[in-house]
Parts: sequence; C-alpha cells; structure tokens
Amino acid sequence: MTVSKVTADAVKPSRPNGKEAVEGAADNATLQLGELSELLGYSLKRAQLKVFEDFLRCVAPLQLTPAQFSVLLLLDRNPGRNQTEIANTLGILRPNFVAMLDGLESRDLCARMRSANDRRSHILMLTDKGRAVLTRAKKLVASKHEARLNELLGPEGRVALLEMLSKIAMEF
Amino acid sequence: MTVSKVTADAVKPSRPNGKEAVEGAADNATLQLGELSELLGYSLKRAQLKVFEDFLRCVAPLQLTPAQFSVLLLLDRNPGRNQTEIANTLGILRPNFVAMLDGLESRDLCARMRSANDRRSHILMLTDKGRAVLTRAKKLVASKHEARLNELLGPEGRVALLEMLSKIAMEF
DNA sequence: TATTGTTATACTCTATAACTATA
DNA sequence: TATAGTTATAGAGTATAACAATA
Repeated sequence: MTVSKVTADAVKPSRPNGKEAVEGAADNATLQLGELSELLGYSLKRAQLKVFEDFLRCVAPLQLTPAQFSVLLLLDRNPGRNQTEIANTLGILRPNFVAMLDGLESRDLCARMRSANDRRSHILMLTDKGRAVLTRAKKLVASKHEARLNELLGPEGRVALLEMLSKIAMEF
Repeated sequence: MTVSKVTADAVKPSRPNGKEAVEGAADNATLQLGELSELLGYSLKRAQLKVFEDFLRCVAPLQLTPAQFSVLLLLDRNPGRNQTEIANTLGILRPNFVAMLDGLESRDLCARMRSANDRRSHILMLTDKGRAVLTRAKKLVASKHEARLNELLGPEGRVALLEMLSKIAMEF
C-alpha cells in the first residue's frame, strides 16, 4: 500500500444527513455493470455457471457431474476407444482423466480392458449399469434440464443459441 | 474392476489387414459427439473457454485476466464502494477477493482506503494508472476481442447471443 | 450482536514433467 | 525412439470457518 492516502471523503459523495439523496439516484442501490453487460465473455461465464448448477440439480439423483455425463455419452457412442482418444475429444488432459475414470470404474459405470492389439492402451466400455445410468441421466437432462432452458429461450432461441455457441467452440 | 473380462476383440471391429475398412466408415476417424452436440451446457463451456483464451491473448500486453478486467471496469463505474459490494456484484467470495485486490493494488492499479464513516470498510478506487490501463484494455477488447466475435457471428448474431446469455445468467 | 476485511484451509480443475510398459 | 497410461506435483479457482476491528 504505497498509494496516496487520500481520505475517502474525496471519493464518497458527502451525505451527512439521513436516508437517501434525491438527485444522487442510485447511491446504495445496485451497482452499475456498465460495459460489463456488453462483454460477451462475462455473460458467457455467468450463464455457464448457472447452466452447470442446474444440470447438477436435475441429475442429482444419479450423482453425475456434467463432465462425467459427457464421458458416459462418449463411451456409449464410441465403443472400442482408448483413454487418450476419449480424453482428447473432451478436452481433458490424459493425466487428469485417470482419476476421473477411477471414479466411474469404482462405481461400476465403465470398465477398462487391455487392448489385444496394443497392450499399452486401455479400451473403454460402459458396463450394463453404466448404460442404465446413462439412459436415466439422458431422461432427466431432457425432461428437466434442457426443458427448462427451452422454456426460458423458446425452442427457436435455444437452437439459435446452440448454433452460435458451437460455432464459437469450433471456429473461434 | 469386477467387470466381466471380455477380450477387447469383442468390442473392436476386427481389421487385421492394412489401412482402412470401406464399409466401416469412421473407425480411427474423429469420434462421434452424439447427443453431446445437443447439450447446451457442453457447447457453453467449450465456447466460454475459447472466448476467455482469446481475451487473454488480446489483452496480453496489459497482463489482465477477464476477472481483473471486470474489477477495474466495476471500480470505474462505481466509485466509493467497498470490497464486499464489488465482490458480491461479480460473484466473487469476499475471502477470495482479498488476494485479487492485493494483486491489483501491488501493481498500483487500484487502492483501498478506510472509509471515514465506517472504519471497518475499505473504499475502493482506481489509481490514475489503473484508469489509464483500463482505457487501453477497453480499446484492445473492443478492437481485437469483440471485433473478432463480431466477425464470426455478425453484429446481429452477437447481439442475439448476448441477450440470451444475459437472460440465462439473470433469470435461469 | 452483526458486519468488514482478513487468514487459514480444503477441495476441485487444470497443467507439466517424468516414470513404466509396451511398441 | 515413441506412445499409453500413470504418478506426482503445482497452480488456479472456489468454498467455509473463524478471528480482529469496528459498528
């Protein structure tokens, strides 16, 4: 703290009397976001947090995070793939994917098995329980989570949003 | 690992010969995202990472993160506020805001001063250098970062996207 | 008693280097 | 030598409890 030690009165509008100034408008009211509300990244981040939060709520009975759900979905769609392939596709670093798989495997949702061709790699597959949980999760996501977003944005809005986000994710 | 120990050959389509199967189409090709590409939260997250990454690149000469930029913006727009008010508005927890402010203050971008009214609170303000850096940052963000998004989405697309994201952030 | 700033702490994510076993 | 899975580790980001100063 080497900054000039001006007293706060130089900044704070003096209001020694009671409740609220009239002309001052918003004093102890809500803060002004200013240019922040025009910053795409800011709204993007806040929206993402809200959506993930709701995802967790909706899928809470199955105890799945968005990341775990995405792994199960990918395993279901891409049988016979190894850890590196799945992790790369999801943008997860291989070292970090190990603990994640340990968690899913310990809950008997998926399984690793040594490839017969290349004994270095682990082929990943869903277990029967994993498939069952995935099916239930998909239903919860569709009927509760995505349905709520649909309600807020309208079907057209939701599709338009998804398209633009995908475009950013892939081309930006 | 209590799962049935089937050999991987049961899963992997046998292709003992050379390069690529014809009818198999995508074998060692790109993985199928499947329902993942319909999951709003997934694209939201991937897009957010891309946008933050680009923000950091564009504003790299000033060494500001998105979070730091948002603090500077907010201080500029809301002089005379204390740490709790600024932190709450940005969704930052007060304990975590301390180190963040320490960083900005040590670079002489902002300053805390004890309030004359309530000697518990620290009134926050930008320093002259903070204002100068903010001005330069805003220019970089507008001319490089947001301009690039504008190019990708079109002006109307960008506005539509911003509106929907704000709606989610505030009403979801 | 309640609030502001703070410290300490813990837990999750993310990122990099290096080891092992296989190729 | 190169690659797949793994370990160890370090750094952000985020969360909660508790303390000192002040109200």
